[in-house]
Amino acid sequence: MSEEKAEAQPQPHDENKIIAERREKLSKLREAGGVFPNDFRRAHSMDALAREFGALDKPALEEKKPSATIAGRMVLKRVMGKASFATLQDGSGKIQIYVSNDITGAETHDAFKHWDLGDILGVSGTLFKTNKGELTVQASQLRLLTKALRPLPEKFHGLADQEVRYRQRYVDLIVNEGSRKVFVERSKIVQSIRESMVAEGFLEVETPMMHSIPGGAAARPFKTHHNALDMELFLRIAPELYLKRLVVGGIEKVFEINRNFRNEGMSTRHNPEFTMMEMYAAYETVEYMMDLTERIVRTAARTALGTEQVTYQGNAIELGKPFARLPIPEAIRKFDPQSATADLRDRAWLAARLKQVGGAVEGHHGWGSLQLMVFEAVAEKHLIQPTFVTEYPAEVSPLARRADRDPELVDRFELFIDAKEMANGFSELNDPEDQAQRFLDQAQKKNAGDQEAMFYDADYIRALEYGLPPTAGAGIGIDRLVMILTDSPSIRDVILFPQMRAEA
RNA sequence: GGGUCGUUAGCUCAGCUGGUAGAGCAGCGGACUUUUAAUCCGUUGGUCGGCGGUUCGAACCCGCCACGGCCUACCA
Repeated sequence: MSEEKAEAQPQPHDENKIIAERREKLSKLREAGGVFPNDFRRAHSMDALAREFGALDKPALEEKKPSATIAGRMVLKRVMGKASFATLQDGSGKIQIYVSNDITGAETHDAFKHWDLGDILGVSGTLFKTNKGELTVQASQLRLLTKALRPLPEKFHGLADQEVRYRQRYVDLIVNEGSRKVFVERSKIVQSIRESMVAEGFLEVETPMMHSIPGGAAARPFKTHHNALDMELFLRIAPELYLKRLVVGGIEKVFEINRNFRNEGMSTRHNPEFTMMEMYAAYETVEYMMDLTERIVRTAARTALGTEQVTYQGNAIELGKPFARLPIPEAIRKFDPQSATADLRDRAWLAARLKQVGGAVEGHHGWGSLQLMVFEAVAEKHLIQPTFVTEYPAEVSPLARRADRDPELVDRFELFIDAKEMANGFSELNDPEDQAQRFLDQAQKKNAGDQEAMFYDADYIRALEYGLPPTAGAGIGIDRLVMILTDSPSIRDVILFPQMRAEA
């Protein structure tokens, strides 16, 4: 455990009358004994009962009298004197229970009347259907398993406050079915991606999260410190350089699904920690990576959602058809008529155009950086349907292999869906001397004030000097893909516990 | 980081031109043996995000601060 002495935690100061009443109820239960029991065993989930018996009609159930033993949180309660109904919710769904003086007993029923919404109950009894045809457990045994001290949000409107939904995800998950659905789908998407990768012959690995030299992306890192080693460490901004070391080592198809950390601004598309899948395949090229990326995304949609057509915030997204491919210069000319006849490698022209469209030009920007920024300013927002953007300048791609036809370019793509960057991949730079030179260029950019420029990683150069086979790699932003596939407007909607400021 | 909108009971929300705080749900008490957002009767509950200012008087006007939403910037 922690070496630091734990400070006394402040008591929550949001007590109120409802909580006080529930504490009083709990106190009385304690006196009677047996609170928070752990000897109840459930036999059925809500959805299993619905699947097995939901289709039977009232007389059939009355003849069969199936027994049921369930447990769940009470989310609705209707007391009617000598009998009551309540709705219990477990991880699989909801079911109604019926509590009565006749069957359950007056003493238990009277106790039940003082139990609260949010309490967790264990019930055993017999299944029947009400006059309205609702499958219901008629309780013969009824126990309070967990007393809830805090009241649930309003039963009809649920929890609407975004801030509370993010800070107290447990409450959001209890009352908002849509939120539960998003995270179930997220899990299915990740599972699908993992299965796709394994089926394609890739080996899943875990590489360090703490790096002494942060590399593999252009981003500002979080810093931390190892006490015993007395060394500065960085939370990783990408696993790329470690995964390629593994390809050097002979793991020819390798992938990792894990967290990256970037110390940058937050938005509806950025969380400081986010999940990325990176993959590398020896003896393949960027073309293979585009095809593979497309298969992964399409398969994830089909297996997790059952469809290759999704709607994202009102935009129909077609994932079933081949994804478009669009070189950067073509994209700029297509969406910015003023660029139609311009020389898109003319630094002065690009700088002027960038300023016109609201960009900021700095001294260390070459034509490649400027061209990319013009693309981002004029074209990116139009890329709603899945589109592989290609022909990236070498200047902005310090880890990518130069294109054979033009050494100023690299064999690289980014995948855009709904104008969001979803994936980034390229034929990997495996020339150790070119890589060393590009690291030196990055170091110069860092000296010139580019805080996101990369560090020189001497061990990575050493690894390349042992020989990285011709290799292609790509990374897929899992959170953003989940956003698209679950129609979630904010990355915070697809991360269980998104980063928040300290509570006010 | 910048802009903008918001913060009122446990929850969802009203609250007019500044006149001293409201509803529904939840809770508490009562009635009710097929309800289902149960219903009916009664009822408790508020530092109006915080601090300061203007005013005879502030939930409301002004300033600062905190937290959040959206847009924007950097990035994935």
